[in-house]
Amino acid sequence: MKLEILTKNESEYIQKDIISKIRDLINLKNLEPGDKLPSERSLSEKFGVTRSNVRDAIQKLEHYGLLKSMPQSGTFVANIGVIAMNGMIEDILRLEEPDFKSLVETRILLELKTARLAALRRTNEDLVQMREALDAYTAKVLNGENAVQEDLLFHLAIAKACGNSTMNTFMLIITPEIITNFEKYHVCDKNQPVIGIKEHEAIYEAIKKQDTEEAKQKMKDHFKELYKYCYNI
Amino acid sequence: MKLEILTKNESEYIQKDIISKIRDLINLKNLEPGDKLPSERSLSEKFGVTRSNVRDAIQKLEHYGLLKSMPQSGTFVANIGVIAMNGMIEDILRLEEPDFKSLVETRILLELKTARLAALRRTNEDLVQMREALDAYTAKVLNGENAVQEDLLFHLAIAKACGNSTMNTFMLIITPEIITNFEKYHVCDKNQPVIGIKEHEAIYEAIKKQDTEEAKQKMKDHFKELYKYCYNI
DNA sequence: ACATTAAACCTGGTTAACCAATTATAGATT
DNA sequence: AATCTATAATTGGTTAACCAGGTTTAATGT
Repeated sequence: MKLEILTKNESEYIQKDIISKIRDLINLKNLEPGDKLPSERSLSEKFGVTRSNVRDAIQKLEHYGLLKSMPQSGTFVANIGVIAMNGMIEDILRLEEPDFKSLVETRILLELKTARLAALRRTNEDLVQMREALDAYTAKVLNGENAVQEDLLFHLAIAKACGNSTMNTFMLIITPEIITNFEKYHVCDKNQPVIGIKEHEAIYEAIKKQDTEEAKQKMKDHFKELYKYCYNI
Repeated sequence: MKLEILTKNESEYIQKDIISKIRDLINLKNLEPGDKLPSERSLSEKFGVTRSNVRDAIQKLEHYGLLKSMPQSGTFVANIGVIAMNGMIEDILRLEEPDFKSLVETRILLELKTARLAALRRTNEDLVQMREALDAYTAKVLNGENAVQEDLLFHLAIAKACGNSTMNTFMLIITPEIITNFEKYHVCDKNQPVIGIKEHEAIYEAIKKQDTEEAKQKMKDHFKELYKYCYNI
């Protein structure tokens, strides 16, 4: 058990080490945007690690938009300058695992916005999907069952309707961690879901009649308990 | 050139196909949280694709927190239920590439919040780093050079100071795309940077004296032009 | 000299064999 | 019959050889 965690940390450490070495190399060779990095093979040899490790590190930097791999050609420095490259890699290396408070804080920020934007931009098709999610949630709650999943799916339906793919992606990223932490910390109260139905309906109605401020306000009301929980912990 | 894009799209299509097949399998076998998925080998055989493809698809679902791979043991369904699993995979499959407007809209949302939180929580060390980024930016602007990178690094310094690792991560994710799009669309005006110095200084001062509302307002002022640009396009 | 072309060499990606740890199985021991 | 143990099978991860397409190089023809 602990060995597995250890090896995971170790592999993470190796990756960060490689990333910092890539940064050093970019600085040393004064590589500019569009320049080619040495091949994966030579990097793995130079750093004394496997090519897989190098590939994983490159993939991570690619995910943050700093490098770009081209098949049969090479890996290239993205179209951002050396200074931004250095600063961002520094930040990436220092990034810590998100804590629950950060997650909730970010979720509230995103959801107040997506509710507002959804009221502004929702299509009829969006409304149908929100209605379906809401009905599924209501049915489970009235049946006395745990409805955390249906709850979140209603919120994801709003995110989809907000017409902003970046916010939609971010909501998808934080949702699973929210769910697992909810069940871990037993955030969901036993009798709160019944209140939740009314609050969800209020949000839905506001979005339906395209009242942006009311949508935001109803979402705020919905998060009142969560907000308190988040800042009391 | 176009071939490369084609193959990328094709590989993306294959991955989405595998992901939907994994979803179908979870539904068919009624797999619950914690249950084990079939091995990568049997999946690749069953789907008629390579094991690498299966691994990539699993890795993507792992990134969204839906699966969890354990070395020498298996891949397990995450601690979220079947309903959420289905809804989220559906969303992930339909996710579209972020457009520039989404990016800017999300950036403004995040930055108004990080400015406010940074004013609330910044340490002295945070202040030092923001000061350094700001000085680097000012020096370049006064020298007549392009200072987009230094600009963004100042904003990232604020994100770091806001004490929310999730928002910090999200800022890091969108920053490179912002930079490349800025240079692509030539958003940065020739004479605007000089105004930018004053605006940056105002934000810094507000954060320094821990005036949350002023920090938010100064950031809002700073984004006025960008905001107009975003909604006129 | 220069342009053209073909061949040798690199490239990232893919594949299949391999590894170590885990899990299932069957046998021995009590 | 129950329990422990050792062995065989299975797992995700790793490695090294391979592939197809790009890139460089140098030879060739004009």
